[in-house]
Amino acid sequence: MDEIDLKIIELLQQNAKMSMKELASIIHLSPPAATERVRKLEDQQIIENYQAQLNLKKIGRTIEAIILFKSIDCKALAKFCEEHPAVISCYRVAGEISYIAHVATDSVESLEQFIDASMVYGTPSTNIVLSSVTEQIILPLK
Amino acid sequence: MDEIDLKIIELLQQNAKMSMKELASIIHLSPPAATERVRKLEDQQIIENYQAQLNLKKIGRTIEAIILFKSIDCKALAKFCEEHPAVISCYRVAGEISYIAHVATDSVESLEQFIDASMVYGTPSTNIVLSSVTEQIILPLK
DNA sequence: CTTGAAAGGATCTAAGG
DNA sequence: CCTTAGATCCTTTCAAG
Repeated sequence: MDEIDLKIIELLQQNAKMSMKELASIIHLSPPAATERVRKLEDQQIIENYQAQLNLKKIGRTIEAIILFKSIDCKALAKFCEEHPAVISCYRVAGEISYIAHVATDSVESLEQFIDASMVYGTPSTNIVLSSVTEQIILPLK
Repeated sequence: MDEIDLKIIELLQQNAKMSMKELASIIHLSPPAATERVRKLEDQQIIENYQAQLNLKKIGRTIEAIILFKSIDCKALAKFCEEHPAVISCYRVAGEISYIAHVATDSVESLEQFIDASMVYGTPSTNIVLSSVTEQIILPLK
């Protein structure tokens, strides 16, 4: 991975559907050279996937929360979070808190149901998201 | 947004670079019809963007943490998180905690520097990420 | 790595149901 | 809102340097 690869990664994070021709011109390489570099980044799993970024509100997920768990049954909580459709992300962390989950539901009622269901596996502390300072997905490369 | 649009969204979350031909065949429409639907989802900002999903470890971001802030100066903390390259996401939340930030750094030392720098704006409580139960980005559509 | 050409796909456009 | 068919554009591959 050299500087050009870093630049490619940065560009594809901002616009994964950029054409190879355009990408090539930005990094001052020929299209075949750019394509080859992208292919290598994919092969090495440095680029794992390409995804559409959605507007949560516009698909009906109006309530967002970050829930901190002091877990009783770690494995069961992990499984629960993995399978529940409201969970966007869930991390096992070190410290007093065992798990941190980011959830998005279509209503306060659904959130309540999620919390109630999760309480079997741990003690949740729910933080309703008011706004996003930085959206989750673009990773700054500096 | 009908069921076909939901299916399109789900497919593009899993593989944003899927060809319109392939997508069209899965949803049983012709390629122009599929393209038109995707264009509308983009116009409505239901699909906000397309991005490459990166492997944090493989680009040298080996340390991940979720930091909970009890903020002193909210605006300044927000600005700090917005500008700092280690911050993947940052949310303003309701409750005792004011901000929750997800950060990834190349070393424990860099994390320490981030924490020290952030302490001017609030009281951080750092939770080192041990593992991911669910990766942040694919939103289950159920 | 580059250029240029050629083959194969993918996308767009237009006409029509 | 959809389909089909033709035209166009893009990407990829290859050869040669």
